[in-house]
Amino acid sequence: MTTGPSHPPRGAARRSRPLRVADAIKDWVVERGLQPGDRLPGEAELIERFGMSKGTIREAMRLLQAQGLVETKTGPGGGSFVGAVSRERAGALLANYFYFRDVTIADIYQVRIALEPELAASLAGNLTEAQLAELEAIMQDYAHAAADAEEERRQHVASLRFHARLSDFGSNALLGFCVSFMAQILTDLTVYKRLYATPNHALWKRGRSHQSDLIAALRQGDAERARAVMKSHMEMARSLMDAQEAEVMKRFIAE
Amino acid sequence: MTTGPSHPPRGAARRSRPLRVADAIKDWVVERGLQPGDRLPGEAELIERFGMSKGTIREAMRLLQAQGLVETKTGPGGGSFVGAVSRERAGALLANYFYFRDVTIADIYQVRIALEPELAASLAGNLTEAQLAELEAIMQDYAHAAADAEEERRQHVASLRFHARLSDFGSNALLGFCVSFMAQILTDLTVYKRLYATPNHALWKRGRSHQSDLIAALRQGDAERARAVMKSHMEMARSLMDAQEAEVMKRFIAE
DNA sequence: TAAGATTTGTTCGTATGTATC
DNA sequence: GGATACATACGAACAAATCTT
Repeated sequence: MTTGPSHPPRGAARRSRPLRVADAIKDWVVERGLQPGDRLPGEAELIERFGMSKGTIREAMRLLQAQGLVETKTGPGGGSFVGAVSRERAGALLANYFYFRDVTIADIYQVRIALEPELAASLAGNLTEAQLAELEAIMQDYAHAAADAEEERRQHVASLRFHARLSDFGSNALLGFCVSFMAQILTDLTVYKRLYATPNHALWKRGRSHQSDLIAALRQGDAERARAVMKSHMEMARSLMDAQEAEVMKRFIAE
Repeated sequence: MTTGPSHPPRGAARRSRPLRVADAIKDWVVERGLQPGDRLPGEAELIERFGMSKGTIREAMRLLQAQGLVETKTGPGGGSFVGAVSRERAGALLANYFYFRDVTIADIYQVRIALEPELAASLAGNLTEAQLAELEAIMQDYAHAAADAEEERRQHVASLRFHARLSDFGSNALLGFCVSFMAQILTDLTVYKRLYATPNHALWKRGRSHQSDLIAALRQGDAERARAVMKSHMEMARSLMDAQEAEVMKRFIAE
């Protein structure tokens, strides 16, 4: 909620009424310390309080809705409510920023290699047995080598879910978001762009042994070993991805 | 632009018309490969094409506007245009995600320590003399020790601008965004929450010498030295911040 | 199940503001 | 300054969703 995208009346540009109303509502939420789920005034009241038409108020609400800050429901007991921005929504909004910029697989892995080992280290000794069990359960989704491209893809998505869950378990929301965002991008690439379309037995086997070692280190509370294992895991994945990327490009050009 | 926050007609929930129109426009932009600055159909045409009222179309445009995907101008030659999401806007939208989550100074530095050294290393030998000169110019803003709390704050913001500029110079947009987002959060904290309100001579002196060393390493193309210097810089800053944070908390409680 | 109440969702017609020529 | 082309804003009415009884 901080200061909105262009919150203060900067410079000279006159801001439209919906924009000003949206900012006023944001400020109102911050001042009152409202929490997710808390009610916001209904349309009728806002119309009166701001002295503006229904359409203008509704446009303001759409502005806030797009940012994930409010949710609205119809019917009795309905209305607008303060909304907590979900991780998925935050990731989708951020993905828009990168749409017109070219981000390579190498870029993604440069960040992953810097962050994932740090995350792993900070998690060592801090996971419950239930969380460790959940990670092991995810690994069951790729307990055997993939038979075809379709299964390979499905397994890779599951493997990325392993990392996404890991990012949820930490206490650092900032670090967790960055890590899970990288996993999200790779998942989208896998699903929509058919990345990892070629079954790769080496990736499957070594990746699994890395993840097993990682879980063991996390369970033992060995932070430095967790860091080292994750680092190896990321570096191996990166080198395989570089080859895959070239192949994806070739196919794209060929068609 | 990828797949919107809740793009596909999921499960059973009926999506409102503005939401559906916004998704359709997004898809249209992606399919046609439109670029920032390209025209979108005007209100009148959208009304006709979607068979919906003006109000609904306008609400859809507000949804896209809030995400930074379109910009609208009034007057002749005006209309809606595809917009590139700016870094600032992306950062502000992401900051909303963290508003209801507690992020500590320690969390920020955990990420900075993992990323900034990597950024520094990848920049070594890849900066133009003009870019190096710009960094040196920023350092002029804190060439002398701060006399009071106000100047200390101003200098700290300038120092964060140093890191933000650094993040712009790299070729990895993902890494650059993460680094500059951390700097943005710290800047906001400095300005709004009066972080770093106490002049700290040690921070000033050692910080400056670190940054000088860093520029030298970048100019020489010594990646590993750049990485090491940045790592020291971050670790020093973190230890000072931990002390400051405690103090900020105490003051907050005392009042 | 059905009716009624409440609140958002949507439309249409009209009028105003703004930037370009 | 006036004409033009576009977004912006208003108001009244009606539709749809959903909770309560």
